[in-house]
Amino acid sequence: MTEDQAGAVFGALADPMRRRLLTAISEHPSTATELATAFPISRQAVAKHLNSLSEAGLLDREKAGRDVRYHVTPAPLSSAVTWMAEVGGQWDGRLARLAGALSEPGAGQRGEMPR
Amino acid sequence: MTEDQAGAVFGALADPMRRRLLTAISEHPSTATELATAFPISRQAVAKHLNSLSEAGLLDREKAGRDVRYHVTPAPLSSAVTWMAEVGGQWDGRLARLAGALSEPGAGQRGEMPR
DNA sequence: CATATCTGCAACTGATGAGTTGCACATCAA
DNA sequence: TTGATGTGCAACTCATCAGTTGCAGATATG
Repeated sequence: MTEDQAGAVFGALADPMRRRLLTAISEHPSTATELATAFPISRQAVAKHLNSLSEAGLLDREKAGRDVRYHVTPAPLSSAVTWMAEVGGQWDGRLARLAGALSEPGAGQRGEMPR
Repeated sequence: MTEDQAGAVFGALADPMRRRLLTAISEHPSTATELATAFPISRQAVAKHLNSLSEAGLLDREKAGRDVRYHVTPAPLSSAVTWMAEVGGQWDGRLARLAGALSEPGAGQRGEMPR
């Protein structure tokens, strides 16, 4: 079951344009038309990508009037990290520690904003 | 730079069959023909997937006579985890801690620092 | 040497997906 | 109400990729 969610996340993040869109949304929540002006693809192409990211659970829709603003919900990334740690953890000690860190429930008191 | 490697890893892990093959190799290093008998695809299809995984840096070829045995090299997974932590770390405290854990060299008995 | 097995390369098919255009519906503003 | 802007749905093209078959080269075994 974690496998399915991890697969959805990997599939969503496999496309370079989707990664660029996700990065942009992580820096500033945006609508499809806003992103279409910032990227060299049409609004419908952006909408398809946002739909893929939403189906992977990485985006959340916030409807305000006729606008639909998207923001990042990074929780499913944990499933992907867990999968990778299971595959590579027995060889790489750092990945093994990541698996341990993910299983701890603690909320981030360590919130350094990488910006 | 890290972006490219992370993209290659995501692209390689996007395919379910490639994830199954990588899991199998992580449990036991194998050749293409061995994997072709364990999975319902042809040997050439397996070889293509192994080539994709190798180009992402996730597999290493060990030639023994006429056999070519593949084993997992999980180092590039760190790049993917770092990318995800940068995107989602400011909202999810666990991912932020992962980014910190990856930058610490302490537990890596096999891998080296990500450049 | 002769045969069987493993690998690698090339060409082909089918399906999936990214991106487009066009149009209909909904909502804000004048 | 009328016009303008944002969103959603559908159909289409084009490229990429997973998977196949066929064949040639390399290596182990008789």
